[in-house]
Amino acid sequence: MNHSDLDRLRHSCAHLLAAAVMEIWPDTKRTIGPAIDNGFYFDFEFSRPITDADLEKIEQKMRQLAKGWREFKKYTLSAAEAKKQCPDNPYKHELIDAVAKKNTPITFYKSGDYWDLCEGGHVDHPDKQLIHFKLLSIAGAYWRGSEKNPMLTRIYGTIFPTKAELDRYLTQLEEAKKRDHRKIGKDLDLFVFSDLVGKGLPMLTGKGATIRRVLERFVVDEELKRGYEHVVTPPLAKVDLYRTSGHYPYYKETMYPTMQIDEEELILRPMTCPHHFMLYKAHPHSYRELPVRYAEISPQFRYEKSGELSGLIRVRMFMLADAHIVCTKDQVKEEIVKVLELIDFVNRALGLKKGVDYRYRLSLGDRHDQHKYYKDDRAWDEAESVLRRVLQDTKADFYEAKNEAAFYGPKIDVQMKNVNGKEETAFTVQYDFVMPKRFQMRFTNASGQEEEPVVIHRASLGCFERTMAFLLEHYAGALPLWLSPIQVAVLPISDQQRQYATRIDHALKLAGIRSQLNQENETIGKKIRAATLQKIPYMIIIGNREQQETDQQSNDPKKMIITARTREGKDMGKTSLYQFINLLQKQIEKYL
RNA sequence: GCCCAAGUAGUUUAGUGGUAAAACGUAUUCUUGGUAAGAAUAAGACCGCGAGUUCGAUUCUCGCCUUGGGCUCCA
Repeated sequence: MNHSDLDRLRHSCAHLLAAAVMEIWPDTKRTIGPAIDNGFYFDFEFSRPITDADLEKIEQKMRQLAKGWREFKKYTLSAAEAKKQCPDNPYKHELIDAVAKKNTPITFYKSGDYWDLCEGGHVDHPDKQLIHFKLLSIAGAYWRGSEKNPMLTRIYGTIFPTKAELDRYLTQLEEAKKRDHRKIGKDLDLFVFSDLVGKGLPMLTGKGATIRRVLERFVVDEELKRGYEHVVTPPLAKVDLYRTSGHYPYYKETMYPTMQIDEEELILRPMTCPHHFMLYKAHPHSYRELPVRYAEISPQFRYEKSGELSGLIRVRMFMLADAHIVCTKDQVKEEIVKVLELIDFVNRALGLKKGVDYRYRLSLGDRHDQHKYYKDDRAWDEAESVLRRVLQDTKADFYEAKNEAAFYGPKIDVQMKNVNGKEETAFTVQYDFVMPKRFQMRFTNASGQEEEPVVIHRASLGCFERTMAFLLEHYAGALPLWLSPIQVAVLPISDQQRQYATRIDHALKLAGIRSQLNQENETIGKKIRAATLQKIPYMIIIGNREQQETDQQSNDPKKMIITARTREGKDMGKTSLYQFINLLQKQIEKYL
């Protein structure tokens, strides 16, 4: 079955859904019901609220009605006739007007007793094909997607040609729930929220903070190798800074309110750029110094609407691996290539595959939208073509998205999908031709003239919270060794091995391995299970056998015998602690 | 912010107009000890917060807060 067949099936099922709803609640106003990825939905205005419990009732009615649906019968009406069909439905009237305007025929489709305004795209034998469906959820949705319009009730559902495919999809949904980073974060005790602290403000536990620290060290070291200068600037500033940058009018809504202190008006920063520009402006610059690459692990504050917050993916304060590259126009292309190389390098280290786990999006502006974007058509054209050329020259797979740019220029976004299939921007590279002008940034060129540089905004590892969320879902919590908050669990079989186990734990820590000694009075089986559930990559088991083969006076890891196994259940057998540490260190070094 | 739903020990859940139950987890002890051993005991919940109805509310009603699924948004 090809794609459009599946879409026909889904859309047909949306008709069936609407028919059932109209049958049960005849005074409902129906609107539209398209096919979407993985299913379909239909938007209604109900006269009274419906709940999840009603879904089953609707499903039953659907099954009953489907039996009588032999076909979708098409007929055409004039606009006036069409409106007469649905006198009390302003939504349909709006649609009819829209179709009439285009001078296309106003078509209806009827099956059973149910008819609807529709462009078409249905299955031939609804009674035989509309079988393997399921209604999934109820949601609110604005009419035509605008928050100024009334809120409708949307019912989501899905349908497949066979029961096996439907079951597989439903199982998939269940599996995705298990990989949800919010569940993993709780199970592995990585982060928590507190009502008293506030929503959208996660707190990392020791283990969660370890993951962030490892990521942070990794990215800082890598950036230093690649010619970045790591700086530190304050997480708040005078509002004037954002008035100068032009951010303030554009992003006022998502910034926290200002604080009046003495004669100053301060505000928490939603981005780092202006601070870095101030660093740049502290001294005059020669073309010989460029590019200047300011990087910072930077805390930022954004007032996200409460309904948008979600685990670690959307938060109100986050740490960004941020940087701003100031360079000449001639250097832009090369610098962007280097940034993309860095991003690919980072992703490879994280175990993410290009094209599978992430993809590039070229986010463009809209020349007509002067409210959202800085007006300078030539500069936009130039910037967009530079970014496009870089992507083409590096043979990157990418797609273009209109109206997704920053107000100061176009960007390349690195898009990642979370377990629920929702795509979010993880990293971003932005071309900025506005800020240098706003801040009157300059450098002295080869002929002694003052010239305006270009700025590239970029995030290499993105914001740590979000990247952690992606990684937790990607690995279902079983992070690679170098990122695991606890790398080795030391498990003595009984109290008799406690002393020896403690020595091993110390030796591991001295070697820079994050180990944890389990001293519970439990059986070895239970300790192994606990460590496995905590997704600890390696376990060291210490019993009499290991202890007896070891010289208890010596602290030389070469002479300490252990038995190890992996969280996957692979028995690594007996070995010296020295060999074991070596093995782990080699595995870790591959990334660093 | 808007629509819908949910909030009960650390976790997952049960339950009722008369202030709560289980499992897992935790602590102590005993018998154990090589890949989820068994037993005993104990601690742990103003049933999200506030108000109303009621003789009495965790349970009903309202408001708020938080969380989840969507919409909108996403520098």
